[in-house]
Amino acid sequence: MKEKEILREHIARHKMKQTRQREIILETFIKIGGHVSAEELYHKVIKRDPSVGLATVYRTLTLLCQSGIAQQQEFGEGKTRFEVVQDYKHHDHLICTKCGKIIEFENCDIEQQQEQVAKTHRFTIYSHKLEIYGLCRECKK
Amino acid sequence: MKEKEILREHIARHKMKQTRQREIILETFIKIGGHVSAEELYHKVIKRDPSVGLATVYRTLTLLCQSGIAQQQEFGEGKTRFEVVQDYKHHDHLICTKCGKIIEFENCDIEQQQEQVAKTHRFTIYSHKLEIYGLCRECKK
DNA sequence: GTTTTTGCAAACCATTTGCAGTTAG
DNA sequence: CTAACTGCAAATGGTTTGCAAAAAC
Repeated sequence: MKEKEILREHIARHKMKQTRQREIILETFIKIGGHVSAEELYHKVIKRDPSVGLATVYRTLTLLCQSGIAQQQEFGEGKTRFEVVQDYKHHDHLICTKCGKIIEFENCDIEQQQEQVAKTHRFTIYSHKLEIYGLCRECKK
Repeated sequence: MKEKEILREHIARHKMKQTRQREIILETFIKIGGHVSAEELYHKVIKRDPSVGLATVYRTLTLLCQSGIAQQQEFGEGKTRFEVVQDYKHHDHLICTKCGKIIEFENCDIEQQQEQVAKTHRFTIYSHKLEIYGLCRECKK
């Protein structure tokens, strides 16, 4: 798992310490894959190790974002969700406002257009977030 | 101001009441134009009428969203911002992660591509949000 | 051994809510 | 009049923080 390596490196570079909790949280986070809130991740984590605290999950999530493994997302629910960053292929989201389903998609043309926009504004893109809200196939009926 | 008319209609349709506070808050909100947090709007409002409460600002902002005049935005600061909806031309945002500047832009090609994506997923679009993060021209130097 | 990390509980801060008084229709 | 609205203060809920004990190096 390359994420483990990335974290290890980040930890070493910042004279931090490798801990059991961080390892468990990272593994659980990767296994879930996407769109987890801190609370949800916490509940999964304590199934493996009930002694881990919620604060540690928050702190580790922050760490994962700093090291580039995770990324924050806000879908307007009043809480932050976190997602695994997959740098080899970025994806965006179709979000059903009725059932809450989240569909991922990729579209290179959109990314290219973004580059175009950035160029005209002399803006250097680091990342982006595209969310499309509406009704999914089932909820449309 | 067409927003006043929209609100009036929405209020009538839901047997709500036209109040001084709602009028002041709407006017102030429109004047500011974009990317205001509830707290910021509140501070502007109490300059005109110190008796207005923060809770009323929140409640009115909710009302403005329901009537389609305003729209929520979250830029990951831990608080919600609100923006005036301009249905004739939708715009998206370039957000500088260094100085916090927000640049608006429009791009029809991106919108068209989104329609394309939605079609392949049989998804019905109501709205969307595109945020591009990076460095603005000044901060790049 | 020293320094970072942890769990816990308390603190924080944006937002919401209950309520008694006020106001619009 | 009566139902909706308001301001206030208290409650809420996600997230952060201070601290003493525990673990990593």
